[in-house]
Amino acid sequence: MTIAEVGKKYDITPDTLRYYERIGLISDVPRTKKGIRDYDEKSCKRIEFIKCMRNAGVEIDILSKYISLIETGKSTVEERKKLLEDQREKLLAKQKTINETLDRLNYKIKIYEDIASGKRKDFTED
Amino acid sequence: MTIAEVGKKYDITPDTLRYYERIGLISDVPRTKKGIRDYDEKSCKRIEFIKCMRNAGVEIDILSKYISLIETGKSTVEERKKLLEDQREKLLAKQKTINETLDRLNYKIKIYEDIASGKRKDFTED
DNA sequence: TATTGACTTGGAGTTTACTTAAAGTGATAT
DNA sequence: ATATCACTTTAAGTAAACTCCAAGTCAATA
Repeated sequence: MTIAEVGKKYDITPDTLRYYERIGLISDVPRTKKGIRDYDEKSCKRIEFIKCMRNAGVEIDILSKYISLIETGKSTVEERKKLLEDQREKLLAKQKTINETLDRLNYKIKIYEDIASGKRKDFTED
Repeated sequence: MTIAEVGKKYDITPDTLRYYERIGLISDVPRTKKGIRDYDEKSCKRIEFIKCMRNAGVEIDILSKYISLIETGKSTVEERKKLLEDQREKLLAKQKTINETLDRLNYKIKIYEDIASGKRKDFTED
């Protein structure tokens, strides 16, 4: 698969894919004899994983660290587990924050609806 | 309340509070005769709201827009409601993404646990 | 044969959201 | 009195994560 095809598949620009490779987030991408990237299944799976984590806001530095642990081998399994658990904690906290903010937005939207429907005339912001 | 006190209360540095004021996110902060900020209840509530939204990842540009709508007056109620609804959509999408990522993390962590407990010997990443 | 299009590289530029620095004022503590 | 502290301003600097640009290679098509 060419860089353009992979980019389309995962909705990542070729520039970003090259950037990820440059900083070591994706390594060992196969090349044709002409030197053109020819992504294989392993690379695609890696990209898909990175895309998923990045979408949720996991930082590039963390992902780089995780990838390097994988590449170091079996001895890092414990450390990898710890890293993922830390990220899970962060995401759970983020989830909580978002839920609180959603409650607040719902409350405010309701007030605006009441105003629109004439159910409420007086209001002060906040 | 001084800038330092407000900063401590909401866990925002005075520098950031001044920055928010500079870009119009917080306006009409009262001052003492000496020209020193003396935050009142209204300012504090505004700051608390901004802090909540920023924590959830709502962009400064959006918040600026919202604040300016409030300051324009009653005629913008409909537009304000629309703006908050848009942000709610974004947060709901973000929540969904985070949930998917959490599922994935849980799956991977479980595999690492199985390896640690000897339940699983063979494994390939991804 | 010439040009079009997809790729290559290295490096510079952009955006968002702060964060820090420099230079100065004024009130309080030693 | 002098120094320390909290504040003031404008402006420059930083970090993260891209994003774009310039210059070049190569294969295919008009």
